[in-house]
Amino acid sequence: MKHPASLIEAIEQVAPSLRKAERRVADLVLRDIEGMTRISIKAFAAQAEVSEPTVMRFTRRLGCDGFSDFKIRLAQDFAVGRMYIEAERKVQSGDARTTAQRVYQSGVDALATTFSGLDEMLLNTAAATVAQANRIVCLGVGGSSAIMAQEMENRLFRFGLAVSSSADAYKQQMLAAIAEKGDAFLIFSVTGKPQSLVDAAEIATARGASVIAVTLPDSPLAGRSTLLLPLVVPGDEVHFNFPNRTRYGQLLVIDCLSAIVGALKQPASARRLHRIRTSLLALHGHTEAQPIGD
Amino acid sequence: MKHPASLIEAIEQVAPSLRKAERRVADLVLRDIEGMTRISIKAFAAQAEVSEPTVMRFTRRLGCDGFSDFKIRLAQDFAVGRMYIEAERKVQSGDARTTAQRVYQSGVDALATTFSGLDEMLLNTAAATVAQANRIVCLGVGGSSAIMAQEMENRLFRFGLAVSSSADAYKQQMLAAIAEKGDAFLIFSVTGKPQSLVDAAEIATARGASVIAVTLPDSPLAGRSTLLLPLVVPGDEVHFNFPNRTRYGQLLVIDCLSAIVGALKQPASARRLHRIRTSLLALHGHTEAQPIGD
DNA sequence: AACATGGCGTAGCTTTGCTACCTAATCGGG
DNA sequence: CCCGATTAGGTAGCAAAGCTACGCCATGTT
Repeated sequence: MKHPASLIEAIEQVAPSLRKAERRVADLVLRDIEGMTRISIKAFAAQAEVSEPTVMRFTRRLGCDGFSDFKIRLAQDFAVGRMYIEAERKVQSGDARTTAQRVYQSGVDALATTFSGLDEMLLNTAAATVAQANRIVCLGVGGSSAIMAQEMENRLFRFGLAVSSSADAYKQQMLAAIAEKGDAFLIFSVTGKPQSLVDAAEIATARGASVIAVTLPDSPLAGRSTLLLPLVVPGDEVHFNFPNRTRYGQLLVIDCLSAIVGALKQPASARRLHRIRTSLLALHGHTEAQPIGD
Repeated sequence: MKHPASLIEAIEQVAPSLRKAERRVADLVLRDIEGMTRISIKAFAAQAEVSEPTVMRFTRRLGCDGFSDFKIRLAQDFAVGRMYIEAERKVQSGDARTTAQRVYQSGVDALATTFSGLDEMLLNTAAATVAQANRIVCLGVGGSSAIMAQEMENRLFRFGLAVSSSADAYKQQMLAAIAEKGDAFLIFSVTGKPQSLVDAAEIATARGASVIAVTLPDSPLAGRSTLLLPLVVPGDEVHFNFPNRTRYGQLLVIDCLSAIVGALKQPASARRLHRIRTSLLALHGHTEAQPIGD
């Protein structure tokens, strides 16, 4: 059983498998989450045209202790979600705060959210998988995630790993098609929906490769991966023209992964970096030291 | 009387003006906010060694409808604050800091440092220059900065701007060589030293283009630009194998720039985004809605 | 068609949250 | 310094909320 990030998601997840009575309960909850936080079980049962025990059973099914507990948790989920919505609203109606302040706040929020959602064990497992892989493939599509895949490649190649990245849907299928046991796929997606990534994950998994997905839990991509690094930054799907704060979260995950992989590869990676540096120096032979990477 | 942002703040604010009984209530609440969300008024009153009505009066004083309402609101406040507190707690728990904690802290620090070094006026000027430019060229080399240049391109093209990016040293020279007045160059470099960027900046400037450099002040590149957005994240040069935290700073600058440019381009950019979306949908014609960008 | 299974509701019990009312402390003025 | 007024705090009782045990009815099975 997967672990949904929030109660609301959990409800959406179980809703299809419910009988009519409980289904009505679920529908009513989702229709007015805020209203839920004030109502009593009796009034709510009446409104949903079911009996109180049905509501009780519904809450139990979601892992709550009872109706009170359900109300509290729902209220908390709602409050967290609202915070982001408010933040977005403020951002749009550019009020007193400067753009820089708002963007900064978004970034800090995204980092905090992502960090508090990180599971050190999962990260270590993922890093170990990557460090031991024969080949590593980083995938992403659609601007942001494609660039993050590149960034991941950029980090990993410094450790002497056989890594490549692609944002090309067709090449992604090809890469998946030649995957073998011992290969690792690192797939980045904010939504977890792009078809080419879902397909690639499915093919690669079927061929025995490790598929590590950095994406939204319960998404199609998440379901096709062998290891999921969940990435949820709420309230980000709506605005296409405003900076996608999830990027900070992705960057955090990438940093963590590459740091751990780097540690696993020590001290070999240090030597390799030195070689890269000297080779770069030899190449353009400037008297002034050129930076390694930038 | 200020309007406290949260119930918790409100409690801290009124606490001094309370009599002993209610003071005990306030203290107990602040000591264990999470515990509050589960406990009953009876149990809580006993724990605080006061009577139930005292607790009731306390909640009323804070503008709540009663104990239930108080519990809900407190739970919501707690949920919002928890993610920050979790992050802080994880980070502060001293010596046993994990890699993820260090990376997170680095990111937050980098954002804070960059933000405090931002000059809103410079940002606005830069954004205006970009928004009005005939052509925009984003440049960067060496992994990280190259990817950031791409990211900048990715943001700007959505606003319907004529933007391109390159990480190819020779192409950079060529792009600079055909620069004209009215063109804008956005050049990213952590060190400000890469020769191809310095050269490109010099050529483009000489040809009358605007050259906006996001880089280290007093560096060769900074000296050749017409507008410098200084980016300093101290203590980053040392570890080659450890994530380069300056990236968070670069991302922040990119976000700010694109946010301001987007605002300048409203509402045309919204329409354009809609077009991108519909064209994408037409392209792969999936029944399931595919995300725009990812 | 008889039986078993599980979904749902009825009825009743316990606890909770709340109010009305009472007592004890505090304070100011004669 | 004492007495009334005022306010802090507690007691007791009650309506409603949350919860549980049990039983009926609609499915599906043999």
